[in-house]
Amino acid sequence: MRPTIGKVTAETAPETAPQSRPVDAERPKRRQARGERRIAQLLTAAGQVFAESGYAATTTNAIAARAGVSPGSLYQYFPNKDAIAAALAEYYADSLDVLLAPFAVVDPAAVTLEQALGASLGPIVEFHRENPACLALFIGGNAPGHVMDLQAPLMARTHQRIQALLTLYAGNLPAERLDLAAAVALGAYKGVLPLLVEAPQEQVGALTLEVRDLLLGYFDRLLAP
Amino acid sequence: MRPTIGKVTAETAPETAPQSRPVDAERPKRRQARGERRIAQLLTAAGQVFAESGYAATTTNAIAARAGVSPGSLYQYFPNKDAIAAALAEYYADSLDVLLAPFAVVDPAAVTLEQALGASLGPIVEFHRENPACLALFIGGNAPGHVMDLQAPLMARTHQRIQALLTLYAGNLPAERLDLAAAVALGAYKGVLPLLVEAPQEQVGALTLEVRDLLLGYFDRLLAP
DNA sequence: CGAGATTACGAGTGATTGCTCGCATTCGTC
DNA sequence: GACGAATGCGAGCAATCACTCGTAATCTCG
Repeated sequence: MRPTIGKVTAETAPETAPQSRPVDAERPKRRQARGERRIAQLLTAAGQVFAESGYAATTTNAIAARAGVSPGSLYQYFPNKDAIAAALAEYYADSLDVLLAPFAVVDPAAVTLEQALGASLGPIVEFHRENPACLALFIGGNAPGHVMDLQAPLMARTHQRIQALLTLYAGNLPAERLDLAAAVALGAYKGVLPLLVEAPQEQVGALTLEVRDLLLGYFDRLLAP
Repeated sequence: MRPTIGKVTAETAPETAPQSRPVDAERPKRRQARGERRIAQLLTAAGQVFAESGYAATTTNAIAARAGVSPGSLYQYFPNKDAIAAALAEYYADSLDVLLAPFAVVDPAAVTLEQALGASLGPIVEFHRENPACLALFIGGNAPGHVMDLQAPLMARTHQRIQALLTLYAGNLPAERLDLAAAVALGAYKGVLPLLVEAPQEQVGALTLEVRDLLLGYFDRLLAP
């Protein structure tokens, strides 16, 4: 169930004419179905090559070749190399934002931390295994500027959610401590992700449980020192 | 107490003539004291630039400029860009190997896990804060081939040491489980390191304690589920 | 000092690569 | 079928960068 990548810059509704400015900014540029398909091809190809070689080492020609397209065609849909990575990153950030949302809405009276973590971790791991370029762009630093513009807020939101979750279960601790704890938990989680992505399929379940235990063990220690 | 970087390829003792082969391989190439100093200058400069920009984005000219040296001089001491990173990586790998050694020789009867971790973590954190390029080269993937040749064995040894430590304290668990646990602990540790390196000085102590708790909490959970 | 080795320089070279441009083809619409 | 717009192509341009080379300064040692 690999997700179809597309809808890069969300320019639908070309009929609702927004002609207040004369020739000012860029017009929406009508696009045929073929073009949308090409964009999806290019983005999946880019994801593969980025995952294999990292951002810096992948050439735009390699992406075009992987997509079975000429370099010129690539530049019809993306203004430059950064924009390709940024389009991918936007998709990744949006997807992760959805997957990480459950953290914020947990009833500590009805659900234990163990249950909350166990339920959330699986889909996130699955997503990263299906989209290895997400790690390559977000975790393996030195991404282009526009990618960082998406990564930084995502990390900040994730941090906030972890801290909110911790506040629910350990509200008595000072906020400063919870802030530190959320940062440490997020760092550990990011450090373990490559393991989960590269592990053989049959180990993923056991590894996910270990990661859950890693976080739970830390949280336990926070609650009862 | 920033360590002086030098002694790249360990070619001392030029007088003990090893002339069994005629003109065969490369001769040791006598080097003046000035040259050794230049090498150290270049390596520290390289460390700074790598830490700022990552391996791929740093140019050899930038390293030379940072060291106050012409590009030509740089290439008198290093055959290519990879060799600079490799020389740094070798120094880092050797240093870390020493810092991580205590993990292997612990008496579980006399020392608790908490004490063992607490004693080891500090120096390691200090080292990474003094040498941020170590993270940039080893953790931020996509390093050149020769760097990976040094990083992979270092990681393997570290994994073994963690597993050995765990075996001392949790010998009853199956080896397969301990293998997984060591991998998870190592991943978490790597994930948290950037936090420790980038944190302001006054937070380092508290953060180090949190990291210790992270690992301890996980190990506690392994021992008493 | 003088000979040879080492160090230093920095403009230049060759290869790579992000990106463009002119033109051919296909699509949507009448 | 016809017309404009969108799509597609790939050789080639311009800039970057790892690396070289001829030459000059500096060191070592007799």
